[in-house]
Parts: sequence; C-alpha cells; structure tokens
Amino acid sequence: MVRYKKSEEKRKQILYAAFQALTESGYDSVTLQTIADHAEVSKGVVHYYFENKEAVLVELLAWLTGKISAKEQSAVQEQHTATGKLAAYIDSAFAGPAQNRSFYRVYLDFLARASRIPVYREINQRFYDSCAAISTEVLNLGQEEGIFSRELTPDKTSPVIRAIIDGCLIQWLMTDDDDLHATFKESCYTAIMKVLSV
Amino acid sequence: MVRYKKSEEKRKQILYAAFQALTESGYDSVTLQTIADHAEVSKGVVHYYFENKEAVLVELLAWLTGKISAKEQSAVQEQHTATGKLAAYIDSAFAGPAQNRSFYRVYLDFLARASRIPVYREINQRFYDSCAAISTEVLNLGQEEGIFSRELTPDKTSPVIRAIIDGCLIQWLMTDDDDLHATFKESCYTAIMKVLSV
Amino acid sequence: MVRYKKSEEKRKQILYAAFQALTESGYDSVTLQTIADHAEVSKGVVHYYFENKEAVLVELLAWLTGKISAKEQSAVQEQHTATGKLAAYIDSAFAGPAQNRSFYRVYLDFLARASRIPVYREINQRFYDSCAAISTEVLNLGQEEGIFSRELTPDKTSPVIRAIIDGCLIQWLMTDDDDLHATFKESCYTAIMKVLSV
Amino acid sequence: MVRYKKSEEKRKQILYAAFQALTESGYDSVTLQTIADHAEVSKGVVHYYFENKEAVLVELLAWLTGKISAKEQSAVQEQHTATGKLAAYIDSAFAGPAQNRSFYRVYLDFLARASRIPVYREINQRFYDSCAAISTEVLNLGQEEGIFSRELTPDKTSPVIRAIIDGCLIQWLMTDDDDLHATFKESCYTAIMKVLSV
DNA sequence: TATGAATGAGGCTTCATTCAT
DNA sequence: AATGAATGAAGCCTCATTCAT
Repeated sequence: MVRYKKSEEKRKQILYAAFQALTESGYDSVTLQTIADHAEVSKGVVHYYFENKEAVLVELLAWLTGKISAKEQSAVQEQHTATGKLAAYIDSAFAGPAQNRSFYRVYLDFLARASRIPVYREINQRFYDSCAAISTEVLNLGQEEGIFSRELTPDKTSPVIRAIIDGCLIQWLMTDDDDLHATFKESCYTAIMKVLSV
Repeated sequence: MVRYKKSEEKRKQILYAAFQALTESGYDSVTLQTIADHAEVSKGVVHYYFENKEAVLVELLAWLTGKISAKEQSAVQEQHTATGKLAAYIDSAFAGPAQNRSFYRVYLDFLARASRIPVYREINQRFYDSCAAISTEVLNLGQEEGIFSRELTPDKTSPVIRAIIDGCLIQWLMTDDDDLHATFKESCYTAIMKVLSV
Repeated sequence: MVRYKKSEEKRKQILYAAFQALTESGYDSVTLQTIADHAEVSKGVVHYYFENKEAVLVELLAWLTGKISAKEQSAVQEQHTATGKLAAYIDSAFAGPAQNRSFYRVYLDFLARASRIPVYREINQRFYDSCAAISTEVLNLGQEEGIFSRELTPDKTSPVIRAIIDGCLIQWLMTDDDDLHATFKESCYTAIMKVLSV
Repeated sequence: MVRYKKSEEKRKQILYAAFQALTESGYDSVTLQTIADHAEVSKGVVHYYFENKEAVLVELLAWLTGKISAKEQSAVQEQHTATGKLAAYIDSAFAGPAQNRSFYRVYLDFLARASRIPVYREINQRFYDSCAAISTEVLNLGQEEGIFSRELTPDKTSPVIRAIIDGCLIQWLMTDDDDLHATFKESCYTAIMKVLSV
C-alpha cells in the first residue's frame, strides 16, 4: 500500500515550518498546531504527510543535518589548500548569527534526544560522519602541505575539530549577542589551527 | 531551624530525583509523577516544596551547575602549577562515564532551554563565570610560568576552553561508548594545551 | 441505461467491500478508507455513490438480509414436504462456517444498532417478515401433513423458530470452532422439530 | 507499583455509568465524556480508575455477566424441582422489559466484539459456562424426575437452552414492545420444555 | 506535612466529509 | 466519474495543578 506520491514540496514546507516552530518554542512545547500554523495548513495536513509528530521531528533532524552537511561539503570542495578548506568549513559552520541561532537552538534539543533515543543518534552520527570526512580531507591535505602535524590521525582529530566548532557555537549562542559571532568564529578558527599545526 | 533543615533536605531529595528522572526521560517526557516516584514521595509533596514543575527544573539546573562549579573549583585549588590546575579542571569535568552521561543528557536539555529562556541562561551564565574564573587562573599562572602564550587574554580564551570541554564531552556522549571516555579526556587536554601553549 | 447499470454494479462492489471490512473490523472501527481499500476504489468514490457512511451501512444491512431472504425462500420453495422445507430453511441459514461467521459478526453489530435506531430495526423487520413467511409455510404444511401440532399459531411460533436459528448460530459463533458447525445445525434442527411436533 | 487502593465503589459507579451510556448510545458512539457525565465525574476520573476506554468496557462486560450469572444461579438454587429451576432460570433471564432492553442492547454490542476479540470472547465464555452449569443441573434433575429425555447430554443441550433464551430475547427486543415481553417469556419456556421433555 | 483523588486544559490522532482537479 | 489533498470536528489520553482530608 504505497500511499506516497504526496507532494515532496509540501513535506518540505511542513519540515521548514517545524524548524521555525522549534526555533521559537523548543521541543517540549512545540505542538502540531504550531507547526501547522507556521506551514499555513490545517492540523490534519501534517498528519497526512507524516505518520505522527515524532516522524516530523526525526525527519527534520535528518533534513537539517543533511542540508548543513551538503553546504559544508560543497564549500570545502571549492577550496584547494588546507587552510582554505578549513576556513571554508568554519565559515560554513558559522553561517551567521540568525542562522546559527535558529539551528543550534533546535540542534541542542536534538542532541538531548540523541543522547537517549537511538534513531536520533543515528541521524546525528551520519552528520558527524560527514564532518569527519571534511576534517580528514583538511588534515590529510595539510599534512601533505607540511603545515599540519604528522602525528595526528583523522579518527582522533576529527571529533575534536567538530567539538571545537560546536562548543564555540554553543558558547556564542549563550552570549545572545550577534556582535560576538565574528569573534567566536575567529577564536574557533585559531583554536583549530593550533590543534592541527606542527 | 530544625524544620528549615529538614525542609532543605527534602528539597535536595526532590531535586536529585528530578535529576534521575531527567537522565532517564528527557525534558519533554518527564512528569511530576516520575519525579515523585524517584523521590519516593507523593506527587503532592513536590508541589509542597516547589511552586510548580518549572521551579523544580530551574532549581535543578542551579543546583547541578553549582555542585559542578564547586567541585571543579576545589579540584583546581589543590593544584599549584598551571598544568596541574588544568589537568585537575579537566579531570573534574570528565568525572567519569556514568556521571558525564547523566549530567550531559540533562545539561543538553537545559542548554536548549537556556537558548530561549532567560532564567535558564542566567543560571548557565553563572556556571560559565565559574568556569571562566578557573580558566583565568590557569591562564594567568601559565603565563607567569612562561608556558602559556602571553598573547592570550582571559576573556577570549576562557570560552574556548569551556567550548572544548563541553564539545568533547558531547562528542563522547554521542559515541555511547564508555571505553572512549578516557580517549576523549586525553584529546581534550591535548587540544587545550595546544590552544594555550606558546 | 448503461450508466445506471454500471453504477448499480459499483454500488454492489462497495457494499460487498463494506461487508468484508465489517467482517474484519467491527462497526466502531471500520472506516471509509478501509471500505474503499477493500473495494479497490478511492475514498471519494464511496461518497460519490453513497450519501455518507451511514447510508453505506444501512444499505448493506438491507442488501445482506435481502440476499439471505431470497436464498432461504428459494431453497424452501424447492422442497414440498414440511420437514423438507424446514431442513432446507435450516440448511440455508447454516450456510457454512465461513459464511456464517462473516455474516453473524456483521449481523450482531447490526442487531445492536437495530435495538436503538429505527431505520435498522425496520430493515431487520423486513428480514424477520421473510423468515416468518417461511416458518408459516412450513408450519401450515406440517399441520396439514399431521406432523406438527395444530395448537401452534404462525405468529407465536415463527419468532421462536428464528430465535432458535439465530440463537444457535450465535452460540456456535462464540465457540470459534468450524468443526462444531454441523453439530449446532443438527441441534438446531432437532430443537425446532421438537418445538413444532405434535 | 500497586497503585490500587482506589475506591472500589467509584469503579462500580463508573461501570454503571458506562452501562447507562452504552444502553443509550451504542458501542461506537459512546465516549468517555458520556460515561463521565453519567457518573457525574470529570473525564479525568475515568482515566484515573481505568487504564483506558477499552478497559472500562471489558470490565463492564465482566461485571454485567457476572451479576447476571449470580442472579440466575441464586434464583435456581431456591427451587428444588426441574421445572421449578427451569422456570426460575427463565424468569431470571427475562427479568423485565426495562432491564432486558438495557442489557441486551449492550450485550449485542459485546457479542459483536466477542466474535472478533478474544478478551471479550473469554469473558462471555465464563458467562456461558455459568449458564451451562445451570442447564446441566436442570437437565440432570429432570432426568432423575423422569420428565426429561434420558437421551439428552448436558454438553449438547446446554447451548441450545441458552440459544433459545438469547434468541427469544433478541426477537422480543426487536419488537420494541414491552407488552410482548411476557409472551416471549412464555414461548421461551414452552420451547425449552419441548426440547427437554421425553 | 503529606497524600492522592479529582479536575480540566491541551495535546495527539483519527476520520468523515468536502472540493478542486 | 474518479481522485486524493485538505479540513476540522471530535475523541482519547496525559499531566500539571488543586484541594479535601
């Protein structure tokens, strides 16, 4: 019983509405009504396109992290030096105050869930894998260029790089100050460079 | 006086129960009943000691971060070299797989809330201030010792240090692998040392 | 003319689908979607052919009881002795495990409704009238043959005959055992014979 | 976690309210609100005493059939001849127009469910077992008295007796005529006597 | 102090029905 | 004729909160 020709576009519309709603309201207080309101559809439509509320949220995490992965990947591909790629990666991650605020508010909720619920963890893992691929590429290239320490291995270094990026963005998020965004990006870049350098 | 003490004790009991419940269940699905069950008291008691559910959770964040701050502070005080203090700080933060898992599961939920709700952000800020005090102490001492870069300022460096700690612990949490805890602690220490070193 | 025929056919198709759906699901949990699925048409078609869900079900009862009446009537007409007719009537009513199970599951739901809603009761009454006509025919012939008691009147006896048939089939249905179907038919026949005999 | 000191009385109150609601509304249209209204409690109370709606209804069937079994059993015990016991049994089953109407409306709904859902069937089976015990007692005594056929066995005869009782009461219910209640009781008694007699 | 029965608001979900295509 | 997307009413259920004891 394949009941799924249903417009992909509308699914996206609902996912985006869910993202907006989550940005404003938080996981525990977001309701299907809020999501429907943001999508400017009736409550029933959400159920028409998604099995249930959980399914919307799971798919939202997958969609969000997928988009970010793609953006980061493509930004990195455009650069051809280790530092260029690293800067592109960080620039892409620090997309801007508004975007980072929206995303990290929601992402923190998802991480909290991922720490308890396997399905969220698996989706997040795919995101981490993408991040690791980028880090590995940067590290390998930098090592070839002779600017990054030969002693570093991708599997131990990659998580640290993502840790610094996420950690810095969380620190920035808590300042609630858009003006500091650039500063934190700078600090993040510097820190990662120090971690990688010979 | 006696009553006050007894009352304080029971408040703690309820807060600890809330912590356990949150560890297991997550912010959105924790109920007062769950908390009461963990505290082995009736549901009414929770309302007797706390205005409402929100009050329990707000106080829990304050209590948790307060305890961690105190532990970290005292661990650092026992050391008298920059590296000693730094190691003590990180050891204290990486208290162990079980404790870190419990805490970070709950803390991620709180961070998600803090990103939206001022009262949580303020409490978290107090925690960050305590972390910054430690970092500043470590940095200053290291600079005196000549092992840390003189160019680093506490206000820009402290958040990065905490970013790396939290970032690494989140990365570890997502692996769901107790055995990797030591590895992540090690990576965290190494990364911070590189960030600080001359 | 052609359209009307085609239309009638599709109505039957939907009614039969409703019957199948009801057999499986029960009155309270059968949905128009289930009916549409069984009929292999879209949900809209059901509304195209029937005013609303209730109309489908009302018409289903009429259709089902009509078919059974016709079958019983014609089976009885083929026999020419009182016992022959009675046996034919009971054989027809005890059509077989699969058919009886399907029908009585649905019929019990309808009887429950008929006990509250006039339109169902009226349709059921037409069925009872048909049963009464058969019983009367059997009784009259048997009295002429001298094998049935002269003291019995059709209006008091007919309901008892149907009571025994329905009662026995309900008892059998509750056993959930196909093998007992024959036994219950036999018991039913014997009981009715005793009730009618001189 | 035995959370059940909860007043048995209130459970009964709710069950009785459910019975009233079902009598009026039918299985598919009865709501927890209706039940709560009949019980003159809030909707939440029903959930406080019962796991869910299904649990109310399952327990209702058990309670209703249990009460009827008890009444029939005790009525039969007071008599000491086969015909006396049989008459008492039937009198008890034909308790009166109002009671029979209420009960059989609800019971037909339950039988419809019992034909599909094991838990209902099992409860109904306990009721049938009780009926069979009575029939067996009547039959055995009547055979000793020499008024009932020695060829009848309890296991084949008991279902027929209950079939005639239920069948007749359903026939009566469909007449929607209180005045015919006595007539149907009489017919029922006569029919069973004929079935049992030598 | 402590209990837990009771309330009712509000969420998720189902589904009959409508309607544009 | 037929489809299936969309709507929204209504049901079940959860749970924070209140309150009598």
